[in-house]
Amino acid sequence: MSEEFREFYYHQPFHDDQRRVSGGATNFLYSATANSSADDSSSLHPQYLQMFDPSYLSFTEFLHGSAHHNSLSTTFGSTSEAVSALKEEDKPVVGGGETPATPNSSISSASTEAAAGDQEDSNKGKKESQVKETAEDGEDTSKGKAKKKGEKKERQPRFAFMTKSEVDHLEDGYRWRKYGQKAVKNSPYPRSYYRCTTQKCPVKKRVERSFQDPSVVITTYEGQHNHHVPATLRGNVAGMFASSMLSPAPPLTLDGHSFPQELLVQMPHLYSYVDGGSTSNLYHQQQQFQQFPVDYGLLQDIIPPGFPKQEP
DNA sequence: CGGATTTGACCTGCGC
DNA sequence: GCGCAGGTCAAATCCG
Repeated sequence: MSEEFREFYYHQPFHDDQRRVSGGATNFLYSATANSSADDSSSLHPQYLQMFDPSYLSFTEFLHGSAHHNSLSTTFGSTSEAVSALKEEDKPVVGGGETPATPNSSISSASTEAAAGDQEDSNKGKKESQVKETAEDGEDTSKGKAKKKGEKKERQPRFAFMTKSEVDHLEDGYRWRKYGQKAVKNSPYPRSYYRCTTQKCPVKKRVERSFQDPSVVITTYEGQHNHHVPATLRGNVAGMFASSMLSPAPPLTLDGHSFPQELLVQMPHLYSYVDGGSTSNLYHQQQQFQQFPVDYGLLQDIIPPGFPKQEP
C-alpha cells in the first residue's frame, strides 16, 4: 500500500508548488476516498487517485463552496503541500507498529475526496451508488429514511485531518448539529456525525477518536459550506479566524491562498497525520501553533528529500 | 418552549 | 442471498 501512496505522489499535481510554497504550512493531504461507507479502507486505489487530477479545491474553496474546481493549480495546488494521502476514513490504524517517518511534523494533514462529477467516470464502476443529499438545495425535501434507488448521490469533496484534542467536537466557527453516532469497528470510540445547522448547507463532518492515540481526534469534513461563518461566533477565536479567512483578501495565506477556517481554528492542536493509508499512517506529535502563518520549516521536514518534484 | 443531543431502527453497499 | 459495517432518520429526551 505504501506503493499506492507513492503512486499518489506521482499523481498529485502539486509538484512544483511544493517548492514554491514550501513555506507551507501544513501538510494537508489529499486523497480520494471515493466512497463513503463501509470500505473506506480499501478505497485508496489508483483509480481513486486518479480522480485527483481535474478538480482539486483549495480547502477554503471546498469548505465554502466556491468550488472552481479546476483552478487547483492556483489554489490548492499552490498552497498545499500534499505529503501523502490520507484516507479520510482510513483509520489511523497503524496496525501495530508503524513508526512515524518524519519525526517532525506538520500541522495536520488532511485528505480530501474529489467530488466533481466528471471524475466520476474514473471510478464509476465501483461505487457511485450512494447518492444522497444534493449539495445545493434539494436535500430537505427528501426525507424519508431511504432514498429511491435510482438516485445518484453526488459525491462530496472530503478531507480529513487529525487534531490532538481532549474534546471530540472542536469549535471551528460553524454550528453543527449532531445527528448520529455509531460505534466504529475496531475502535472503542464511537464516531459522531454532524451536520452544519445552517439552512441548505450540505456540509457534514464526522468526528472520531483514534484508537491508536485517544488524544487524537480525526475530523472528516464532507461538502462545502455555502455560507459564511455564523456572525454570532465572530466574537470568539473561531469566529475571528474564520471571518478573517472569509474576508476578501484573507490575510493568512502562504501563497496567496487561504486555508479552511476549521483548520486554522484548530491549529493550536493540530496533529500531523501523514497517513500511509491502510498501511502506514504516520502521525506525529505536532508542536503547537499560536499563529497561522505556519511554520515554514515544517514542510521541509515533512517532505522527504526525495519527494517527487516534477512530473512531466 | 425551542433547539440540540441521544439512541435505536432502518437503509444501503460491499464482501463472502 | 446473507451478514456486517457505515451512514441516516426521527422519536424521545435533555437542556438553556
